Amino acid sequence: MPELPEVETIRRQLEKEIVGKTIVDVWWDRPKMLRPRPEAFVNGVKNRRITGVERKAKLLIFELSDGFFVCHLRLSGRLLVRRKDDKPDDYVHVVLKFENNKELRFAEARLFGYMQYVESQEELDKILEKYGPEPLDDLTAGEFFKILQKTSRPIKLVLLDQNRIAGVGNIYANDALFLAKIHPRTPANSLSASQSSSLLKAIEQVFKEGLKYGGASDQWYRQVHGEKGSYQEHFKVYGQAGQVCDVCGTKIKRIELGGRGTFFCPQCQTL
DNA sequence: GATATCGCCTGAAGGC
DNA sequence: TGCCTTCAGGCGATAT
Repeated sequence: MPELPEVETIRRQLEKEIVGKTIVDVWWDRPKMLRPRPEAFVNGVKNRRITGVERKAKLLIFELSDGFFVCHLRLSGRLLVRRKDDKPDDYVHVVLKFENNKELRFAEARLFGYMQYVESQEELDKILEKYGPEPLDDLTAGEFFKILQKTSRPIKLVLLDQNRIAGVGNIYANDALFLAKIHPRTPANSLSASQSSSLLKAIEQVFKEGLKYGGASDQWYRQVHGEKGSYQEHFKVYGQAGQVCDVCGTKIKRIELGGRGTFFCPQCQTL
């Protein structure tokens, strides 16, 4: 699933591929994937030039010669840069067509992802204001500790809460908690300043690793030319239930937390 | 206000 | 082989 490193990998590739291109047509077959409505989306983006591709947390922001559109890949979204005559891709539900037969295909197997036309900077700011700070940005150890002090919810769920900290998803939350030797159920406000600081460093470390390997390709995530990332070959605990911990040799456990698969080493990460 | 739960949605995997 | 059930999960809406 695309988290901050995966979305940033896509953003960097898209920046090279589609900035300066004008959207000459839009094809779609799933109304729910185009917001606010398909007609408004098409009217908003058609004949507009893409002037930049930015990112906030897991949200891609496409700057247009007039207005914006944003794209959330949710669980299984892919953005593929292809030529019109390239072989079809599976699960494609939106295609932005450019001049010179180039196109951006939005493939989404589970239909959770969406593209949304955003008319003004004010409207965009409203969308972005709900996101908390990003760990890779300018979040200091002190600010991070303050955020964690505000709630007694399990730390793993706090990391996944985009309103508090933006960009962390299930994979990197599991691996960062392992590196910081913190049990996923630990109440956030019970962490010491030193543990909180270690956790922030661990998040930065797994994000940097994720970026270095071009993201983690589970079943769905692909880069813009269809290639897989390789961070999945470097998972520390995510998806590793039953495998032995690299540090102590204990078997990695899987529990459910907030309805999501949660992986940890019961020896290295005690409550 | 904070927290917990539900529903969206479909492909893949496993059981029979 | 084919059908059925279970699992995966980000996030907004709704309930507690």
